[in-house]
Amino acid sequence: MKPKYTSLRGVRDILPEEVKSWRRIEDKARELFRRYNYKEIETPIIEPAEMFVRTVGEESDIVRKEMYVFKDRGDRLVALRPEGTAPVVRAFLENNLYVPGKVAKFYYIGDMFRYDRPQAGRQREFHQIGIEALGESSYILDVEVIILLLEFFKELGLNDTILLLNSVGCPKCRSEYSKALREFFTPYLDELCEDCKVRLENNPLRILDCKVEGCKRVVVKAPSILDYLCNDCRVHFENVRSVLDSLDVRYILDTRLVRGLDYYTKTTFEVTVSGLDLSIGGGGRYDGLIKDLGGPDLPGIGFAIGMERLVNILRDRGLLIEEEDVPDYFIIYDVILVTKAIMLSKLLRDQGFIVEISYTAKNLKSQLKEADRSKAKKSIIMREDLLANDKVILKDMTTGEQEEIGLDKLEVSIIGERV
RNA sequence: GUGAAUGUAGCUCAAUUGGUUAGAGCGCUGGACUGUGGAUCCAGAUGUUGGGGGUUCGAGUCCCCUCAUUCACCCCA
Repeated sequence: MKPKYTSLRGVRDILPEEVKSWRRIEDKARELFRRYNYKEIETPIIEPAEMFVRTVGEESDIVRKEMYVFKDRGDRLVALRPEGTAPVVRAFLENNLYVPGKVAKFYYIGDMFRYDRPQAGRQREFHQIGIEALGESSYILDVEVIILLLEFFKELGLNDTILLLNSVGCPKCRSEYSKALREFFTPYLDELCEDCKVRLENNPLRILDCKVEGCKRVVVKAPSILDYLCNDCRVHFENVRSVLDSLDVRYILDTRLVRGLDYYTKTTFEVTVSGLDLSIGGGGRYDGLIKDLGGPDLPGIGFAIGMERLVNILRDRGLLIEEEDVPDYFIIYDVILVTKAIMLSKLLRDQGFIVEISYTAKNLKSQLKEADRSKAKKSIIMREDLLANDKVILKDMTTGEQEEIGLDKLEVSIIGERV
């Protein structure tokens, strides 16, 4: 039979078995973030479209071709959130959570939407775990945020993570750098791909990310952003690096690591694992974003982890814990005992056991088959003659052994009990 | 948005150069087993071959369109 409806392209169901693994990962994140004193926040999935255009960048791919935008019935231009930072900052401002002199630390777990062509590690609805720390400009926070990200992966058992690090400077030094890049690339115009010729005008930093061979050859010789950082940005980045070095946190300095979201400033980073060319987490500073959203001129930093990608890696490495709950008891009974059977199921459930009960109450054979299929550890067989003495048959479904026991052994009695 | 591969039973996959009634394993249902599940054996059910159109005496197979999946580019988590 064919279903009448199927899920839309690029989205999928996360089935019970997998959800269980996801929750385990999320619980790990919650527990870790708690120790770093981050507070969980939930923001709406829909936001004003304009907010992302302003923060992520009008020229960014996310806004240009990946954002789900529609008009609601009140004629408002609405977007499904393509990322988590702007909404958190919006909520921070809207709810007056800013306390001068105090850093505000949030984390979120939720789904994001980008209208991409689906492929490995990329869906239209995907899930992120992220943190945002608002109101602190110190390099010490940068270091802590990076350590936290790495620590999360480590706690999940990933021990071959690779940290990529860069500084994209502030708007001031970046415009200097853009100018320098234009000057550098212009003589090589013929060797650049068509896209990059356009990028040369709009956003020369994007050329650094180009995967076309011809461009890559030129890019190797391109000047580094690091040589164009202003004094403030340079010192900041040196401090970040020196503390990471002394903490023995290894990283690859990737000066071509250009974040596709315009709001990034200064420190940016991505984390991947060997043999994967996708990042499983990434982030950076965004010192101008809060002001852009109409708030005070406060710095911010955060990261996001791609849940689907993380789960894929963990599964590949055999690090994904996939185990489903099975019933502790399956209750089998003659149909005349239905009330007592329901009572017993409730009493056992009250004690915290996972209990399944036959809904057919057919013959013993078919009920045992039900029990077997439910994967219950034990079956309780209720028979009228035994129940008169508050006894049942307890059958171990693994060994097949069974014995008559008093219900008191299960720490329940259904004589005189009411549901 | 660009390029490529794939789509057959609930699942994993067969089906000669286009050829009769599209098969197998797993799973499912029933029986062997008249109140004890699993193991074994036996029997049985299940498909508009993703959808639509075309070529042909004849299409799962060839052609076109469409939808979906997968992979790569692009971009990112």
